[in-house]
Amino acid sequence: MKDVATAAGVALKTVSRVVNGEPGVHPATAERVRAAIDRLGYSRNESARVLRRGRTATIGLVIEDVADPFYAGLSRAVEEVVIAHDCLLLSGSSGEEPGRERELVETFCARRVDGLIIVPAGDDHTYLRPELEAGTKVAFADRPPGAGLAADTVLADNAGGAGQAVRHLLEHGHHRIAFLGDAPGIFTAAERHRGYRDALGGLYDARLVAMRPPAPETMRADLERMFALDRPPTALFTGNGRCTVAALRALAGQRPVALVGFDDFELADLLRPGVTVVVQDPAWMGRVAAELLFRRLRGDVGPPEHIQLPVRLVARGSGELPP
Amino acid sequence: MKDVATAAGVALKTVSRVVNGEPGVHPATAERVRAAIDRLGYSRNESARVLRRGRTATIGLVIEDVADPFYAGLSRAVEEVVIAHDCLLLSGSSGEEPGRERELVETFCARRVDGLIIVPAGDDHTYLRPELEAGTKVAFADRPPGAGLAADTVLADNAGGAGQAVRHLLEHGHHRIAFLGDAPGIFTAAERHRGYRDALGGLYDARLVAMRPPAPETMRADLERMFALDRPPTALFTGNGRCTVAALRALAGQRPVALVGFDDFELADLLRPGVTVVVQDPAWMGRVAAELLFRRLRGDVGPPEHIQLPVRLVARGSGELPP
DNA sequence: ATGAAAGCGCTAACAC
DNA sequence: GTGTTAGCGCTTTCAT
Repeated sequence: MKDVATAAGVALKTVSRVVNGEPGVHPATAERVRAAIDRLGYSRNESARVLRRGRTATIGLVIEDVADPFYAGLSRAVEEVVIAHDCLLLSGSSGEEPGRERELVETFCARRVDGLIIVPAGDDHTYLRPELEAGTKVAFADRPPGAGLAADTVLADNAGGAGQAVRHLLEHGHHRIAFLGDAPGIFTAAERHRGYRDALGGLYDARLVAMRPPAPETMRADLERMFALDRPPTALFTGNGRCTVAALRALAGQRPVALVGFDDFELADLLRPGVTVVVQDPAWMGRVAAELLFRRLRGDVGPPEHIQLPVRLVARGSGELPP
Repeated sequence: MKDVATAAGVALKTVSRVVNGEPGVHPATAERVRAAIDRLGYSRNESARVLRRGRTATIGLVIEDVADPFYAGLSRAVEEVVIAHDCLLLSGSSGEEPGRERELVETFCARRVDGLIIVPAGDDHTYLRPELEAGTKVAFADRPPGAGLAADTVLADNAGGAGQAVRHLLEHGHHRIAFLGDAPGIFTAAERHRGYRDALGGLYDARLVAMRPPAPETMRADLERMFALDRPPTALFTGNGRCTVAALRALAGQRPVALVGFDDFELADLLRPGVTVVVQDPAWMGRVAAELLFRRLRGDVGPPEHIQLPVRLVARGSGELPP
């Protein structure tokens, strides 16, 4: 900036004014400055700017895994909102590890992000307290923060969606409905299990429940165990996209079994039968979380918002198979 | 840092030493400083550090769209390498728009990223010249930079993979093989078309070629046009994952037609017939590009590297259907 | 309409 | 083993 000022024969401050589009510079002077900028290939040093102003115009996003389609969709939506607000997005994947989540958050905070959007892996967020007090805004998506922290949160109607799935299968004549969900420590998995259990009422049977990270072998083992029961399941409810895919793969080649999955996935309609799913909208969730965050950054105070997004069942065939 | 120094009864520089793990601080002093840090909830201001040191420990990644599984996989791999080097990742999606690509790159450069990994949308990268001269390192992935710019580049064997696909179909008795590819302006689409044409030789027929962004309606129209020809295609070669999915959707419910697609996708093995594809590895590409970049950041000079990653055909049924 | 000076929080260079 | 000083490039405040 000093070099530009020298080259244009003006003071540093005038260059600053031009670069920032501040008023009060003579058009001719401004033109001279702009020429010098082009000639020297100058571009403003954002670090210095941030240091001086205190605001970074950067948002941090912590998700589980960008390579998971659900979070990829959420990321893209967040990115769009962030860009629309002339900010930049730092993002990282926690891989479902609380330690990694905290590391990412702390790194982002050290970079003085203005706000954070977190899909938590852990359930203790007291470590965020100092940051919140320092003015960093935080919004949670997909899963709520751990106890003792109040912050804007956007969740899907997990229990309600699970209830819809179960009732749909009940209506199609099933009484033995298995639940194949992710690890019970994951909020969404627990909520969907709750919705499943509540909808089943007296039909609930713990032997028809398996909850752990979906892997081909364990999924196959769980299904074999359940099908070997006296009264085996006639229908399956899978707890998220990865579980659904794992189950479909484990069942491939066998006689089709009634199935409803939580989360839509590409090609669900092209399989035979088409896969009936409870659909949630990751982009919507991302957009809402980001908008919530920017509202706070704009100075909105008031109690934390808790938004629940509706989900809906899309029937494609697999959920309508008879027992 | 000043406050911490006061609280610990030491000089600023000593705090700096402790924070940065520099040697030459008495363990007892260091402990006192750490206690003060915890008590005050201090965390180093990275902007100031960057301003002073000149290095940001940040890498910028420009891709087409995080929500596309191919780029999501690439992103995740890049992220892992970046983290392993104690750096952070800024990322953005260009949405196949050259203007947006340039905007993102310039924003990243204003933030003084140490290096950039770019999946280019445009074909003119002369705008990068000043940045390169300023010392920013750049690596290209999936597509090469525009003419006149020499930089490390990682590409898949697009033409070779297309050749494999076509020869596979020829070996299964097909002589009329259509190509359904993305817009010809996209490097990978053009290369795959070239490989297709070369492998077909005298059998090449321009009426069996359609190249444009895959959309349900246009895909259906293209297929209808081709199937209405005197000598309609008996097999299809689709130019990328999105084209394959669009074609499968357009053909759903009809008699299965022989098909080989470029790019693998989730569930390709669960469709009936399984979808034969030419597989490339997005994570590998991301990892190689990132490693190349960090090698440059470590000071490696020497001529730009051009790496071509192999692809391989995975037969699953659809590519083995007879004419 | 333009400029001079102070200082954001840190690290590098050099004392002691 | 510890402290002092200068200055990274910018914005803010206040003068002119």
